[in-house]
Amino acid sequence: MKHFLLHMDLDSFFVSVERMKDPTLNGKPVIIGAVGRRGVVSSCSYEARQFGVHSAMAGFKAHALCPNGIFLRGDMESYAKYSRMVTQIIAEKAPLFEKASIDEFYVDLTGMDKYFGCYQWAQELRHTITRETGLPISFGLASNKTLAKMATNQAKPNGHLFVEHGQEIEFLNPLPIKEIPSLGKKTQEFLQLRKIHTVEELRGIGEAQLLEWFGKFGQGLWRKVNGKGSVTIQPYSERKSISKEHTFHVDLSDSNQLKSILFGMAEQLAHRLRLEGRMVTNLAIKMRTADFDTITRQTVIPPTFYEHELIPEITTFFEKIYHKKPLRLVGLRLAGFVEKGSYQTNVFEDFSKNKKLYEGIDSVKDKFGKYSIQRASSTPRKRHDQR
DNA sequence: TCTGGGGTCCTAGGACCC
DNA sequence: TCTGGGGTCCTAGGACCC
Repeated sequence: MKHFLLHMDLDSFFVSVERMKDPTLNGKPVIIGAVGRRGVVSSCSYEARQFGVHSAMAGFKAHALCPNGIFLRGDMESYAKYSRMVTQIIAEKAPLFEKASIDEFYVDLTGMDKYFGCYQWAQELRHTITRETGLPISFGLASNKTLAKMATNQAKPNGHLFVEHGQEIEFLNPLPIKEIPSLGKKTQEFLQLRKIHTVEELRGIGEAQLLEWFGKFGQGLWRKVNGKGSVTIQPYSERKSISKEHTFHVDLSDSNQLKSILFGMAEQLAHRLRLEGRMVTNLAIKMRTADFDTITRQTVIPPTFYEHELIPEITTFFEKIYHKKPLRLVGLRLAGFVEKGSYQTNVFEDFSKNKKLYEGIDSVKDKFGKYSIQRASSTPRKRHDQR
């Protein structure tokens, strides 16, 4: 069967949303995220890219390269809102689609080529999205997801590209290896040391060598450089963990202060767990030292979605693992989800005991925002690290 | 004044069980 | 008479993505 996979990607999405809110930003070098002493760029406009700015760049560097850029803090809530608008449009038109990230979608158009041209259908969808939301979006159309995504990246910004069946190798050959999704900085450096720069050169290495170098990952790479890839759309996938982390303005080593930051994170995460009706059995604390060493420690806990049960666990665990080194970051991750019904223990008894209290807390949070109520022991948000 | 925050997946080693 | 071996759970770290 001939597969047709469409990949769509909103162009410098965060910047585009900011421009919808404030059209005077059009045509200017806009940089989202590199605010504060330790910020990094999370998105930037093509005008800013002209100066060499790119996402994940350290803020100070972006400021040095583009001193006249417009630096914005970013507003995830409005980005999420626009993302939902686009999702809604795609959901109305597409038979089967996958939301791959806040600004990326895959649509399976296989079979549709008999009735419409897939390419034409995709162009119409693209125009509908831009007309109804004001956001520019690019797409790639190809015989699998990886190729479609790579095609989108070649088409950006505000463009589209159809890699026809049989043209895969021709499309891939001249591309730099870092254009292959999943081939990141480390692998790129490894391969460049061996004089491998293009996809064609990478294919020339052969399957056996890739397998020897990279194991399972190498097998996947071999498929990709030969124009093969997944055609499976995942309409929905359950999250496997939730987390919060925070980088401080200045390094911290006061363990009470660090604990209370973790408690605040526990409250926010526990609130989310209760909204989703899921309990968690695994707790991980992440610490990043001043010299950028990252340490994570995890432990199994009895299932819970309450901060009053998480906090004592965090307290004992943190006291066991923290060795007084100044930290630039702490984080809390909760994982090992169990559905509310799947535990026989006294979880239910416990649930009814705390039900009233937590229903109160949660409804205030829902009504007045997540920072409206906090334990006295947790650090009020934005106080411990004012920017 | 280098290096955010929210995630996923993979590897590798050790404990433990039968 | 050295140290089977498969399965599962747990932990830590690292690469990668947006």
